[in-house]
Formats: sequence, structure tokens, C-alpha cells
Amino acid sequence: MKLSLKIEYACRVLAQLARKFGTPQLSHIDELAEAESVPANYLVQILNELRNGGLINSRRGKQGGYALAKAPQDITLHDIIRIVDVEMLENAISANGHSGQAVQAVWVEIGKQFEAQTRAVKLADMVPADSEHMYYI
Amino acid sequence: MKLSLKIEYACRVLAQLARKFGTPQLSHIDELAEAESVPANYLVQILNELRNGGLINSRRGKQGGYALAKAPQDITLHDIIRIVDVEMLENAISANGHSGQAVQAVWVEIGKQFEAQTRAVKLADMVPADSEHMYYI
DNA sequence: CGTTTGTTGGGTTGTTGGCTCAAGAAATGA
DNA sequence: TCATTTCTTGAGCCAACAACCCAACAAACG
Repeated sequence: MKLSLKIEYACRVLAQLARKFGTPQLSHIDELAEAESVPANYLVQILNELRNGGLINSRRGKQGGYALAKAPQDITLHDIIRIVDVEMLENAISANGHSGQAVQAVWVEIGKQFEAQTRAVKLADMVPADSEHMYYI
Repeated sequence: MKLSLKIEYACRVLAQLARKFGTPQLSHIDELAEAESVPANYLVQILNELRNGGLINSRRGKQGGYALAKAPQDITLHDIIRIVDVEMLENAISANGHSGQAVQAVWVEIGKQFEAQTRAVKLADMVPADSEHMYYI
């Protein structure tokens, strides 16, 4: 399974934000970039998309930063992919050629299975167990 | 689920060859390219990889052409992908950053599921039912 | 007002998927 | 043996895109 760095980065950064969920603490870009080994200048774009997608909130100015907008149990992998790399979920295979229909049908089915799996995975599943700051339900 | 055109082409062309499996007929490139709407010049490469991968046989000269090397029931989608686009099966996600391990684990699992599905699909499943030339078992 | 943070939009750059082309080798048959 | 047909091999092209950088701007706060 091949995936874009963008998705990988988004998952890691969201997992990092999940650690502080429930606390009033905000994380800023440089902290996140440092903690999750993501280029800060690229992370800017990803965070913007995640905010526009409604997964995180942000505040500007002093004491500004980012925080999850929902509980880690309420964010699925599907949500993340849909926001940062929707192309991965679209099934772009054509039905051209004599065998196009039959081949397409097989791949559509595989695509459905994949989508179902992304819906089953929660952000909470991607937060390391040894997380120091536990979020309280 | 996003996939390369190369895989799409390979599936269609193999499905086309599957129709003639069991007969002594060989298909040549132009026929295959025409029947499955694949650029002939590109198809050359794909057929070479499939031959090197052991899925098809070829003969040069007059009355030359291509034919399946195995029965359509004995070729899996996994075989096809491994030969023409192995990258799709490798899981290239890193474990960098504080949350890298946990995120990687989730994706490795999804990758395993995907691989299992590709192993379950046979070339025979991609051959249109309305195929004129039926191969005999 | 000045500093700190996020916001926005525009580059840049290297890689590669998809495709083309041409010279060569083998098989056939006349 | 020669011409024709087919596959074989290797090289090269090109637009598009992933990944990343940067600078000007806006708002929050003390």
C-alpha cells in the first residue's frame, strides 16, 4: 500500500494533537514540526487544510496555536484522507477496452473494502500508548 | 483506491489473452492494443515485463505473438501487480516522529488487508462473461 | 505599538508516469 | 538466401505533480 507523505504527516501531527486533547493547551507549528519530524513550511499547508476540513481549530497571536476540534474517537482515517488527499479515495479506473467493465468491477470492489477499512480506523488508534499527556473523556 | 494506468492496462490485456487461453492462437501487439485501448508503444513495455515475470509467453516472426503462460485461474491480481508495479505492494511508510510507530502500525495492517485481497482475485475474475472464445479447462 | 503567532498565495525544483522511437534479432516462407 | 513479419531492447522525451520554500499579511495580546 503506497501513500503520500502528506497523509503520513497529517496522521502524525493529528496524533500529536490528540495527546493534548481535553487540556486547554495549544500546540504551535514549530512544536508540531519538531515533534513529528515534518518540514515546518510544508506543515503550514497541511494544518490549513485540516482546519478548513473542520478537524482542528486555531488561534492567532500570542498564546495562539492549534488544537483538535473533535475527540480522537470521533475522527476517522477516512476523514483525514478525504481532507488532505481525496484522490486516494476516488476510484479513477476506466471501463475502456473490451475487458474494461470486468476489470473495473474488480477494482471498484477493492476500493470499497479499502474505504471501509479507513472508516473503521480512529485517530485514537494512532496515538502511542505511552503518551504522557492523557486526554480525559 | 488509486492505481496506475500501467496496472489497469496490464489487467485488461491479460484478460484479453485469457479469452484465447487453451487455443493455439497467438495475439499480437496491435490486436491487443486495439482491443483494449492501450497505446501500442507503451504496451510493448508492459508485455515485456509480463513475459519476464513469467505470466505470458511470446514468439517472434511470422505467426508470432503472445499467449498466457498459465491458466486464468492460476494468475492472481497480486502476481500482476508484483510484476508491473511492485511499488504498490511495498509499504513505504516510515516510523519517524513521536507518533510514527503507532501510525505506521495502522497502515501496515491496512496494507496487509489490501495484499490479501489482491491474492484472492484471479485473472479469471476479470474476463468478461460475454467472451466469445471460451477457454476450455 | 511591537511582538508573536497563524493565514494566504505564490513560487521552485526534482522526479516520474506515461508515452515515443529506432535499431536489432528471430522466425517464417518463397 | 532474402524479404517480410513479428517481437526485443534500450534510450529518450515531456508535462504534471509531490514536496517544499518564502514573503507579505492579519489578528491577538500585553
